[in-house]
Amino acid sequence: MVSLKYFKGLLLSTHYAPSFKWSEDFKAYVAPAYNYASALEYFRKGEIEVDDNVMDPLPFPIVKDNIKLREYQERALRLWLSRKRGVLVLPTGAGKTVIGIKALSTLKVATLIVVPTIELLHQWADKIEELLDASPGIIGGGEDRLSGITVITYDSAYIKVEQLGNKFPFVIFDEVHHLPSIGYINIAELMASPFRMGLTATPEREDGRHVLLEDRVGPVLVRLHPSQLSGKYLAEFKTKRLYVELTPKEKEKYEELRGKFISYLRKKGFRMSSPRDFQRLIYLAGRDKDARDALLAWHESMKISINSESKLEKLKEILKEYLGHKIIVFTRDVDMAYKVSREFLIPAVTYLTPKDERKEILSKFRTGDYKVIVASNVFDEGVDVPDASVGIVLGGYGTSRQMMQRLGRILRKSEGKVATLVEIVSKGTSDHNLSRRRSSATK
DNA sequence: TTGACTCAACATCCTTTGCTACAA
DNA sequence: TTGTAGGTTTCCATGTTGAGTCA
Repeated sequence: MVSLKYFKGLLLSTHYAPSFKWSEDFKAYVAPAYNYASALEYFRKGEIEVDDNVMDPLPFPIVKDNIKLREYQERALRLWLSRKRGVLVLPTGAGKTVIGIKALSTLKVATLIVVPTIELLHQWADKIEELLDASPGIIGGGEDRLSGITVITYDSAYIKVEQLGNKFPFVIFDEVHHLPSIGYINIAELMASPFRMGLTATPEREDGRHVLLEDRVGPVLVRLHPSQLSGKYLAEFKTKRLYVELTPKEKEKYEELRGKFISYLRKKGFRMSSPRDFQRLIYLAGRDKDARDALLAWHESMKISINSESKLEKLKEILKEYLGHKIIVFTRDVDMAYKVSREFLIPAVTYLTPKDERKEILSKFRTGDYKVIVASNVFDEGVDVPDASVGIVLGGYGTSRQMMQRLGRILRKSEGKVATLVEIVSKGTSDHNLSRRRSSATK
């Protein structure tokens, strides 16, 4: 007979199992708690009886369930239920929350829902109340109420995982691409929960750590692109890329800075073929002045190419062309957002905008008092942005995630709507590279 | 309870040309 | 001769958010 128990994110076993190591301190075989399901499986196969004291689940509340799923949601849920582990990749607006809630009301076990922002904390809580007629626990954003269905931020989960790790047989990671980061991965590893669901529109991370998801949450079970839902469930959309030239003055400065950067690379025989190489340069910049100067030149050249004056000219034309439409203009940095705001008398939202002001701007955009708003990267995730029909990308990262999120902002379906995402790109510059890299999102 | 503040964590950050040493 | 890898640990700058503290 094996005795198996939970202690602060760890499993303690009297017998060996894969991933377990002997610990003198505990006088037991020890492994991170996420090995719980596989350890049980191992003992079962070996026909070894287990005295299982791992889970100490909270009671599941009484809930109503009138949830009707769309056919693709149904299919995704069915697939997930067949193994009760895995990641569902669905575009923004496809109703990931509803699938998660249906899953927990089907399993009827205590569930922890982990989300990245306080805004999502409340969105999930509201949706649970609406669909299940139950009031969930909330941990984070100043609240600390534990219940059989609890929504928690990644930050709070990170802090409390040792206490909560065996209270929830089911854990849902919303925006699961956050999970593999160095700190947050502990949440997945120190929880014993055998049932796990990850939700995201884009699991891939620039640092490549998304490969950890398969082991900690499960494999990608479903992957739907906006184009597969457009027409029926999401608005139809088209994308356009418009090119502009840098002004002669910008071009001169750009070439100069770029030259500085490249001549440093050449001088040092630096090859830039992967993010690791760039990381190396950053590391060097911490101790070598030339490297630092080269990196600063690179930063500045980037800024020039992304925030060219010509883009503002082009923006003026596009705003005229789509006069009367609801438009969101996206920039890469705060400076450009405020520049656009000043020149076109458009309200701007950035991370510097006070909460109340942001709320007011979004509410006026919702009602149509504001037809156009400009935002830096703040709408990339977890913000309930009112629907628009035109998105104009002045600048951004080279990630398909950001592009996908921005596209998602204009895809809410309404009668006869065709959404348009316009990208304005500085030709022959690093801005063009960024645009190419992120473009896979819209195909 | 709120608001202002600080702090910590996370995310992005690449595509130039062709050196040098070593392995196949 | 040809092809390929080469050396590294907390991190140039900026943007964004959540938690915690204190008035």
